Amino acid sequence: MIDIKIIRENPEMVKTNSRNRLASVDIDALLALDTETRALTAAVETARAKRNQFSKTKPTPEIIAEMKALGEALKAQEEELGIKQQQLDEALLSVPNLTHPDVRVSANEDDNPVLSTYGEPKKFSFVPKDHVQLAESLDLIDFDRATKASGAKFYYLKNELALMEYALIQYALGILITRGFTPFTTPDLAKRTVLEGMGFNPRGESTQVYNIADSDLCLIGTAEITMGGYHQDETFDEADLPKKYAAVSHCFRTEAGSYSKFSKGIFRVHQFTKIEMFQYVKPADADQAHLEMLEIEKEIFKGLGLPFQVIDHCTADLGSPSIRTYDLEAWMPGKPAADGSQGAWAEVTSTSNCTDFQSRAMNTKYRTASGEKELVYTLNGTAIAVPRCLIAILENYQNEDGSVEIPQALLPYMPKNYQKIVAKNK
RNA sequence: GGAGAGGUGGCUGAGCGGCUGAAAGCGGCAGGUUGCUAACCUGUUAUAGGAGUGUAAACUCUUAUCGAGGGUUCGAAUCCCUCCUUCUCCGCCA
Repeated sequence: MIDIKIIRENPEMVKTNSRNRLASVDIDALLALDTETRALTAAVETARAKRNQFSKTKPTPEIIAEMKALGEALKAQEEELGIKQQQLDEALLSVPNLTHPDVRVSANEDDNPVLSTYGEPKKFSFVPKDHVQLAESLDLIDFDRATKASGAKFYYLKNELALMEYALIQYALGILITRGFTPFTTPDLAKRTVLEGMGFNPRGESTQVYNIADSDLCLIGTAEITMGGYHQDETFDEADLPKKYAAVSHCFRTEAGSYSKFSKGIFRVHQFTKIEMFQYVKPADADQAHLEMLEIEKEIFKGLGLPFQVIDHCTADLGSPSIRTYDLEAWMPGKPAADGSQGAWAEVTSTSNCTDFQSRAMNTKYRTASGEKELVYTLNGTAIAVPRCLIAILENYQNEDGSVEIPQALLPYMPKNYQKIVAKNK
């Protein structure tokens, strides 16, 4: 969450700088609620001070009677304060982070500047298939039976694709550990309070989050949640930072109302495996750490031989906790473009600088050399989101005869008889 | 899942209705002693919120926090309830 002091001191700045989604947050109402809450707090504290004062002495019967009356009045005020405080907290949670000064201001969420490109969209001497066609002819994904067992937007990976999930994990973790990241596997469920603190909204009709009935748990949409909850209520020594984590988890997303030809196959699914980078850093190091993670993402995709471009999210496309987000968009030869042609850039990674937005709610701090406690900054970035990576590989590495090569970088992690994807004799 | 015992400051650990935001020790920090280190001595050492003074560093007042949330009471770390969690033993299981 954002620091309420920023809103108190610069309400106009927050209103104008906090992106278009702020239209749904009434800053003036929030500030009014804040003022009321503080006034009520003063009243409650005065009453408590009086009570504490008398509690230190041997009470006479008159004082006991007086304190009893005071206590009853106080109880009513405390209840009102509790309600107001909760309303204020909820309002505060819905205020997005500020914006990095270098981010393009735009109301159009497709208006993301392209920062750089690697490789060229691949040219084929034949009409390339999309990943769904390839998976079907090569017996790599079973959608129909997944629908029977689990429902729409689920899938079974089979054969080479099932193995490639683990090859991708091995490949990416190998790169990450040489960059000083500690490998993790994390819980796939987390407490609702952690999701909220990390800036995810687990409630409401538009939520992306699966809630577990009769419990305070949710299925995580990303290991960012579990890695952000990992150091809850902890204080690092300055010398211990940065903390660099590489977390493998399953990710679950409801993807409510996102059916379309642009999300066919395994592009947008309810469950997938992902390796997420997560860093706790000193504020001064955040921009550098952010670029470092972008570089790692580029290294991973270069190593896979996949063409990609880097985009810089404009204000309209930024997520709530992030002040700046870079995406890698890989070239997917089978994906329909907006203009109806075939082949498109599509998001495969995303890295965000969340400043102290998450650490404030998680209460994760560090002690400076001079002994002060300050909030750490948190950053996250996708190393590998398995399904989208598989799409890019299948579609870019396909041959005219319908077979698919496996990227050189993954071959060491693939068993002997699985070094190329060919049609099976079913 | 069953039985029992716990959860107190950076750590160990006392307290078991008011003088306890919390003894004592360790650790940390500052100073003294010392040629240096060690040892010793003195002082200091939780966090968050609110109000106020000040240009500011800072200071003053105040509230909350002894796993979490409720309750009893004029008053709760201390009594009661619920939950979470840790340990030991039993059962079950990948």
